[in-house]
Order: sequence, then C-alpha cells, then structure tokens
Amino acid sequence: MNANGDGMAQARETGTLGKLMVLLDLVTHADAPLRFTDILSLAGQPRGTLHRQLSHLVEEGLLELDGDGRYAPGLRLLDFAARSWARNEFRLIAEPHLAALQQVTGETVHLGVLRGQSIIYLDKVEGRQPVRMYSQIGNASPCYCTGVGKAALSLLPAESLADLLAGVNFTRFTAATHASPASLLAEIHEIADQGYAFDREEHEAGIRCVAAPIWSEDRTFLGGVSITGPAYRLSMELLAQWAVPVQQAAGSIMEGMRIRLGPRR
Amino acid sequence: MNANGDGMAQARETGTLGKLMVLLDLVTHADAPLRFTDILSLAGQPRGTLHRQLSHLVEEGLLELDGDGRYAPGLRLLDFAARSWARNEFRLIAEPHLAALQQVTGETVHLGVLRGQSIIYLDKVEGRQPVRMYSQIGNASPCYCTGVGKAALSLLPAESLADLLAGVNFTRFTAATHASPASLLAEIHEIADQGYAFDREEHEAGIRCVAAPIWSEDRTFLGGVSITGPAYRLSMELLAQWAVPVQQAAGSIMEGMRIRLGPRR
DNA sequence: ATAGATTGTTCCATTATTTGGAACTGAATT
DNA sequence: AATTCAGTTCCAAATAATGGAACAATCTAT
Repeated sequence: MNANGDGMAQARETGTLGKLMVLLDLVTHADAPLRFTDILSLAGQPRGTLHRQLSHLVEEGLLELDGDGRYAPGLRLLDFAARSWARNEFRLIAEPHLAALQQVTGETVHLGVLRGQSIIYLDKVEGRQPVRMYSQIGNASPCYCTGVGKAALSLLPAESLADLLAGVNFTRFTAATHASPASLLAEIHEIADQGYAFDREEHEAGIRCVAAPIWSEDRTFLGGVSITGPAYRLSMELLAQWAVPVQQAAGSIMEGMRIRLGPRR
Repeated sequence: MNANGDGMAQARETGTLGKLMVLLDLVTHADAPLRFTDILSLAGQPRGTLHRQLSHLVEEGLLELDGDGRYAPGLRLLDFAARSWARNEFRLIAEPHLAALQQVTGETVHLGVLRGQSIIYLDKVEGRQPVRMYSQIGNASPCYCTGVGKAALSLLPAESLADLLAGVNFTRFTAATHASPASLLAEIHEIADQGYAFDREEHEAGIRCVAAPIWSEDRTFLGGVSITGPAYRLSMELLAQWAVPVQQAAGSIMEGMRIRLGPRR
C-alpha cells in the first residue's frame, strides 16, 4: 500500500502545486513507466482526483501518457532544464576552472551544489571519452557519501548540520558508507579543519574522489568541486596530493563569484 | 484524441497548474534573472497573487530566489530532466543507430521529436571535440526551419499540418528561412515524396543538414534523425548522398521501436 | 461467448484553495 | 524628513480542487 516508511515528510505548504510535485516525483523516480493504478496505490489519492491531476500534468507536457496507458516523464522538462543549465551563473563562472583542473589531473572533474539533503551535479568535465551527457549532470546524489557533499556539509554551523542530518536516511551503498550521523560528524569536523574531503569508495565501490568546498560570503550557497576516478588508478596518496589543486580551483571559482556577483547582501 | 471541434487554441484547462507554468515559462525564457516587478509587469497578475505563486515555485525548487531578489530557474528542474532523459525509451532505442551514423559520416548526428510546434532535441552524437552537454539536448527549436522539423511535418495529414502551421510565427533567422506557410508547404510536399529533408542554412547561417523522418505505426509519434555540419564542408551534393544512410538509420530506429514497444497503440 | 473482476473516465455537490484589493513594512531617493 | 518604489502580509469573496459514486471500457477465467 502506501507504505511511506519513516514519518510524514510531506508537510509542504505549497497547496495544489505541492500535490502535483509529489506525483511528478513518483513518476520520474520510478524505474519504469507507471500505469494509472500503480500511481493510484503509491499516491493514495481518490481515483477521480488523481485522474484530473495526471491529466493536467500531461496537458502541460510535464508527463507523457503513451498508448498503453503508461505515464512517463514529459519532454517539456528537458526544455526547462536546458535553459536552467545554460544560464546558470555559478556554472558559467566555474566552467573554465573545471576545464583547467581536468587538464592538470587528467581525471573527471565535477561541480555540485547542496540542495536540501542532496548534491545536485551541475557540470562535469571528463578525460578521454566523449561525455554521455546527462550521465551525471542534473543527478541528485546523497550528501553523506560523496566528496562534494561532505565538503559542503563541513561549511554548515553545528546546529544547521544537526537539523539537516536528522532528516537523512543513511543508506549503505558500500562497506565504506557512513552508517550513522555520529561517524559522519567526526569526519566532517576533520574536513572542516583541513579544507578538503575524500570519498573513499563510499558511494560506489571502486570509485574515489577528493573534493573542496565552495561557498558564498554569507554561507547561503554551499557546493564543491571534485576529482573522481577509479580506485586502481587513484591511490589515496595521489588523491591527497590533488587536494591542493582542487582547493585552488575552488578558490578561483569563489573569486570569480565575488567579482561577478558583487558584494551583495 | 483532441475532440476539440472549435479551435480554442490557447485556452488551457489546467487550472492552477497552468497559471504556474506560465510563470515558469516566463522565468526560464528570460535572458537574465527577473526581479519581482519585472515578472509583475509581464504576467499581469495582482501583486499578492503573484507573490504567493512565486513563493510556492521557489519552495518546490522550480525557481530560485537569490539575495538580490532575482528569480532564476531552479535546479530541481535539472534533476527531473536527468531522469526524464536517462529513461526515455525512444532515445535508448535510437542511441546505437545514432552512433553508427556518426561513424559513417564523421559529422554531428541529432535525434529530435515534434512537440507542439517545436522540435525538441533528445540526443546528439558529435564528431571530434567533446560535447558541451546541454548545448543542443533539450533545446526546443522551430519546426519550420530545421531538417528534423520539416521531416516530421511531412508525415502529418494535410489538415493537421494546416492547423499546426496556422499557429506558427514565422521568424526569419536567415535569408533562406521560409517566410510563409505557402513556400514551406510546397517544400513539405516534396519532402513527403522523397522521404528526406534538407536544411539549407535556414536556421543558422553556414549550417546545413539532411534529415529523415521517424514515426510510430499510428503516426502519433513524429520525429527524425539528422546529420548536421558547416556548409563549407557539407556541399549539397554530399548531403544528397547522405540521404541514404540517414534514411537507413531512421528505418533501423523504427524497427527497434516496433520490436521493443510491441504491436500496440 | 459470457460473467465477473479489473482498470480507467466522467459527473457534481461539497470543501478547500486561490484570488485580488488594500493596508503595511522597509529600503532607496530626493 | 518626506516621498517614492519594491516587496510582503491579510482576509472576505471567487474559484478551483476534492472525492464518492456511477459509468465505460478492458481483461480473465470459465
């Protein structure tokens, strides 16, 4: 049934929009296109209501309904996202610095921002092979097991950090994934001291990274840059050496933001 | 089925959602982030109403409000789009055929779908240099001046075509852009006969392409594949030769759809 | 083929949300 | 200090969303 697991996280105050977003989330997070009845049981809404809601989403192009009555994410989302990405100021500022960092290390470079409890990857510069485009960009990953995520968390004041972690559901992706707030907190203090973070195969087995935090003057904006690669090629010693160039890249990006965005607020 | 006998074009029946989408459109189509007052004048809504609507969009992450009170597209759109793209069945089916076509010609290959009066580019395989990711993917381009667009239009029955063109605003991007439905219609008949379409620098000066149409059995789904490149390298003679491989790729993709999606619809 | 179950769609009185005018706050400008 | 301008909050009235129930269209198992 509507086994929502832990607690009611849906205390949104966005009225009609909030209800529709829950549906959009359901459909876009599903592994395969959903039938009307699938959504019915997941959303727990009356049939009539759900039918109208889905119709509206389809009419607006946010969902698509195929001939077999299956609902899939709509292509209008792509159009919105393309614009959102192309004009994103932070990404535009960071772009050249990411490319430079990739040149120096030869490995894949990521740029991410903290949104809620997730890191959203805004850009990626890969080494050899051509990019499979949305492979990582736009992806929302957990903050507690990614380099960029932990770097961003290390910037938060203790109280906000506690609040944020209280809502996190710790999924163990690998043997190295932090399983509780306690062990994560200890590492985050360390990260705050040294100014960079590692991902020791915590999100994906065989993948390591080193990341440095990026923040705005008022600490409203939290994100990071990282260098990622396979563990067989990236020893922990090598990663530790790369902490310096990653921090420098982060510094350059912050400088770029200061200049471009001005001394506001 | 649109049993809409009378031609109420713009009257969307999506209630609250429709109004919010207008705002999202405004903000994502703007050249720069908009202030509250900018949106106020564009949207023509009462202040109180607009304020609540924008707040809801921000709270849901569809818009972002920076410290200077400027509204920009939200990053949640990226997350939605990444999923929408990654799981898109049509794109997954077409992917290998696009790569093959790129190998044969060495030029950039595009995959697009007709949505309303626009072509939305779903994928892109580039020749040499690494892809700048959202450069084209997700982009919505006019149907009347792109190869994929004209190929898709050539599949429409006369009446639907007339209806669609009635709503098109013919912007002349270059000297070669069709300026009226009349000249476009003539070319579309030709395209329908021969089974492929050219873009003779109609959208962007110096850029040519040849495209072949793709459709589902019931002609509900219309799209196309194209090979695009600079005019100095792609003579019209060369493009004409490539009509064959492009049509073959389109055929393979349609075959893939038939197998994967079954004889339904 | 037929009955019965399942799935999807439409209707409409009730209920809840949205609306929009107006009054309020705070910052920038004169 | 006075005046505009930009943004926010409030609440009765207008409007849209809700959800139960009836209806229609498919599927499934005799």
